[in-house]
Amino acid sequence: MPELPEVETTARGIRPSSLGRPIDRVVIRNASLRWPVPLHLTDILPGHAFTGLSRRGKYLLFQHPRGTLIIHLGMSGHLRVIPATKAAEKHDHIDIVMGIHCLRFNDPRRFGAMLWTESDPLQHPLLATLGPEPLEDGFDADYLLGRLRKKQIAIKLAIMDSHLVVGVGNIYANESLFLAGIHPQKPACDLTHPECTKLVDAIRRTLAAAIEAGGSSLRDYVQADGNKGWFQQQYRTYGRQDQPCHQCGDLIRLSRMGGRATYWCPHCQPFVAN
DNA sequence: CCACGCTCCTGCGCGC
DNA sequence: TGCGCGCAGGAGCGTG
Repeated sequence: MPELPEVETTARGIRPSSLGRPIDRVVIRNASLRWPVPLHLTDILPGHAFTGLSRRGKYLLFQHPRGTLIIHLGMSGHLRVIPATKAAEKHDHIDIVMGIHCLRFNDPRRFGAMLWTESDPLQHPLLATLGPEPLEDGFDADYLLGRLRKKQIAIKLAIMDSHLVVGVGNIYANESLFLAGIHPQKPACDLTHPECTKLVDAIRRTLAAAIEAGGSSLRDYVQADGNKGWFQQQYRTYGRQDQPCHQCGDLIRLSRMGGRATYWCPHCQPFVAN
């Protein structure tokens, strides 16, 4: 599902084709996403082109002379630039038509969102309280240690909180903790500075590798250009319960934390108190 | 402030 | 072959 690497991959994939092309019309077939899609987008967007496309966490920000279109792909959303003549298919909820091109939003599960703001998008209530970007300078061992110090919750749940750091969904939380050699159930406040260093490094390497690979793939996820991601073939723990760990041969274990599937290697990620 | 569980939704894989 | 169930999952939101 779209985690940060998928969103970044989408942004890179559609940036060249979605910017600088005057918008002719907006078609909203189904406004019922996570929040209602503002219907007046059909009046506001036409007549101008998107001028920029950036990403904050898993939110895509399309700059427009009149404001900013904020899009979240949820867990099954796709954004693609396709020929405007292509017939709409199931779950094609919104089209933004730009000449012979069309930016099309498809989202079977409708966990996604499309919002509009005419203020600074980074001050939007959904974005203002987000944690630092994992691949930027604000995310380091000192920051992590400071934020974890008072947290009693398990480290896996802590790093999946977008207010602590953005972009670490279930898959990458599992993978990062494996790389860092930290048990997912370890209380967040028990992590040492060296462990925080390892974890920051692991999160960075995991996300960077996934972006490099063009985004992961789970079932129906397809890249902006229609190719499937292949990072999933490199998973070390995710979906590998009862299969041997690539590092030590012990069997990968599966449990549930906060309702999410949690995978770990009992040998490489021992549950040790400090 | 903190921790936790519920909720939105559809498609798929599985067991019977 | 079909049916029903459980699961997948981001993240806001309500509750204690």
